[in-house]
Amino acid sequence: MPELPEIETIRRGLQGLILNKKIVQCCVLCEKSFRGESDSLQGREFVKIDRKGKALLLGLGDGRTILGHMRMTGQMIYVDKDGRFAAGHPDGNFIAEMPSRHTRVYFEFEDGSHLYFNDLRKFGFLAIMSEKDLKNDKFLSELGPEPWDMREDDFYEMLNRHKNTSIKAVLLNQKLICGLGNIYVDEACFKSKVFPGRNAGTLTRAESDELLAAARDVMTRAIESGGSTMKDYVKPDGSRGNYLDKFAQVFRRDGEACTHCGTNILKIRVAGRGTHFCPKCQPGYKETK
DNA sequence: CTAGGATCCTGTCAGC
DNA sequence: TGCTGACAGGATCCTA
Repeated sequence: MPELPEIETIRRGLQGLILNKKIVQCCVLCEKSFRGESDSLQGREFVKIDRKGKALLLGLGDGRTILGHMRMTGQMIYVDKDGRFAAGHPDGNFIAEMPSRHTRVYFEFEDGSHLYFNDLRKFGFLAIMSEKDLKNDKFLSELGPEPWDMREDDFYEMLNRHKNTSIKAVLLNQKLICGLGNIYVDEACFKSKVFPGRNAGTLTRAESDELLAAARDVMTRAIESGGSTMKDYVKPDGSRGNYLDKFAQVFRRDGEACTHCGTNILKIRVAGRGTHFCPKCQPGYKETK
């Protein structure tokens, strides 16, 4: 679930909340969700927070780093006496009592505040890594560039290197380009008017450039609007909002009218994932029965 | 090398 | 109401 914009939102949010606070304790409620010796974190503190694609990197002062990945349903929730900051997979946990039944790990800081790692499906994890672990990590070292760090030439070349693979599969492959997930792939394809089921090699140079620009744009706007955070989830009147409503043109809008041409948005399966698109704005879909 | 499917988990929702 | 299957904002492993 959480894609690059959500992780960046977590990074920015936590940066102003947990840095340089002594960790009193780290409680692991689900063994599967944590790798490393949690007791060794006592007395330590986080000194910096980085992000690489969808991976969160919490730097400890002693050279070690906690690598975090939210996968499908992970979220980070910080609570102190003044309130809370919640970002990641948007659901009822954003406003639930902490720890909740989906809390897998939590940290208590010396000022009495807490940081909770929640993860309904338990696909995500936090892992204590030494400098060497981090350097040798397969997932991190194989990550492709983020859309902003990729030149138009390289993006186009990448598409042609995987010309018989669907656009969707290429954009979801973190080894080729990192940060995009199911939402932003669909949104970027809609914005650039490319049907995600087309083979990568069929894009013209102009379409390739537009697709890259669209990927950058949809994610930039999502970051600027705060990704999926509690502030978007809880509306001013206290009711629950849907942060997708703010910018999603196609994602989970199947059956609704395309904002551009009014045609019904369709949902099909591409590269094993639910895929939303406008059949008129993004031509190329051949119905098979 | 690629593509497709199963898998890890828990929960929700549609359909009967 | 209760059951069943499909599906889910990710990534990996296996097979063909």
